[in-house]
Amino acid sequence: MTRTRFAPSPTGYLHVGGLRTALYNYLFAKKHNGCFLLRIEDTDQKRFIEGAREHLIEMLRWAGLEYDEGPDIGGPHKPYIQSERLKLYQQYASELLEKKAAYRCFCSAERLEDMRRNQEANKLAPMYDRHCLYLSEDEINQNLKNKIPFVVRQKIPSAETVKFKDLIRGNVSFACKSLDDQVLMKSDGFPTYHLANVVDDHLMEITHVIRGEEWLPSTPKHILLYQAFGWNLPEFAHIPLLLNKDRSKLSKRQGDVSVEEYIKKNYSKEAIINFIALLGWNPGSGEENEIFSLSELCDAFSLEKVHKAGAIFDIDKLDWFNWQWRKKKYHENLAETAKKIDGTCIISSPKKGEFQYKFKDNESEEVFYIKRTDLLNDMCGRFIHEEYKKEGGTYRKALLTIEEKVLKEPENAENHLKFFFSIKDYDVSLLANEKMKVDYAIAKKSLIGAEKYLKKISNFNSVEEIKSGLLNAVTELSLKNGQVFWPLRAALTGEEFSPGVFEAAWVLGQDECLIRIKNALSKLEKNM
RNA sequence: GGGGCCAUCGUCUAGUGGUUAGGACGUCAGGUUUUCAUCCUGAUAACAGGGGUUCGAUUCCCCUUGGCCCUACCA
Repeated sequence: MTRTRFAPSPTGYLHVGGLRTALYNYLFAKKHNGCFLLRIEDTDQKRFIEGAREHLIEMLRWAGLEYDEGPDIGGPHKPYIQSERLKLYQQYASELLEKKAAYRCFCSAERLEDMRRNQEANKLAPMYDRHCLYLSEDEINQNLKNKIPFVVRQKIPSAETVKFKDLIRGNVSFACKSLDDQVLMKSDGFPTYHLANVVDDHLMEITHVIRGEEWLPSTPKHILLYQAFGWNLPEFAHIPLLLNKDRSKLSKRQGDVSVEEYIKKNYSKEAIINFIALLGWNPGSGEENEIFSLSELCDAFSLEKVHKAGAIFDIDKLDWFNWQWRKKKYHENLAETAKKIDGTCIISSPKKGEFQYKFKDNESEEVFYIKRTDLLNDMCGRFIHEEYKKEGGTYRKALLTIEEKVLKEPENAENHLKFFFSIKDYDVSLLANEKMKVDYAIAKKSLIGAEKYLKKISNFNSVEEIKSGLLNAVTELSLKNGQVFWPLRAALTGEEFSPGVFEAAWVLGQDECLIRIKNALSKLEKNM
């Protein structure tokens, strides 16, 4: 039975690198019909943070990485929180002491500091000098009697090499003489990572230890511990690190590292999971498709395909994944909505107007379009649609009734519609656009032409009428569509990205449109 | 200083003792009888360097260089 674990220390936030480690453990366990468990490694009292454990659990749940055993759900090896297992570690530390695989060290912090300073000055590797290994029985007893605080150190056997096979890196070996006598039990009675981790992995019957590469150098120490206890070794797999743009270990300094930050920024769990899964791993098919759901990842995952080199966390690609998943979900939403109204959802051909959707109601043959702009936030699109479907509904009414709702929605929903409520003091350069071939002169000409036609429109409740009026303006001015619509849309919304110009005009109403155009023209005046 | 790990386009990566070294993101250039993000088409760009082994090496070996990790009574 395959058993893996995610063993984070509660630091107050879940690092995206940690999430990926959890994901790989989860995928590997699920792939082999095994168990995935969560264990909290809170052996550092100094770093206790209120609520950190709950937060960690919340994040894992959010990501959909359900564990089979863990602190809040229990299991056959509970408790799953190390601070509640202290007796166990003390017991195993005594066993090591008895077996002479460990020894008490009474050295003070000052002595250790001096020792290291000397070693550094002499260009030696900073390592414990084994001062307390050679203490006599009497000296030890005397120290214990005098209540001198001590730690328990691992006794690394000399003149040996530790060799092991890492599932990702192959054969790895370390000379024992390069290994320090690691502290196993701190003077406060808490174990260090090394002891607690080995003891728990054994007791919890972990078969595969999948963890970050930063643990590779301490793996020989862990193996020595397993051997001292006479326990079977688990398999080890050290996965590559996530890196900043400059190739240093992914850190807070250079952008967001906590999963919570990405949630706040509206990244979906599907996008994040998909993205980090492919950072250091891929199915090896060489295909175009890179979109995988969690269950698809479970099927495809294998440790052999994990890369050895670290991977840069590239936000651009995350954005792309986020978009792909939003689109996918939106399509599903539409299909569902269509079913509800007893109709069908037709997504037009990719060649032209990819994101123009038609809802065909079987009864009335009513057809309407959801603009690609609405895709920018599916919540918004859905609200508008629902309101529109109500009897006597109009787009404008729909927008008005959702005002309150929308403002409570995530950031980009608000961004998308805020132009309606007020226009910001945009820079005049927004009215021009090089790619659209619009300079200030053309912008002015277009706005005057558009103004003229908008005044003429009698029924401003019809988006069709606004549209045909503006198209007439384009013809009369003998400009390209974009040359008229870009400055007009900019003038009406004050935004670089916004809903389409006809919808914007429609929603704003005739009077407001004319006011905003006047405002834009005066901005242009000042600049010519 | 010591130990370890690693090295294919700018980024994530596929791949092989003989390939036009493939895909994705990005970037750039076009396209779209409703403008911007979207979409389509195309372009761009890589085997770190030096030695071997070999008929032949990006692939196997060694060295160099570079990057990273560890070197705490943190994990």
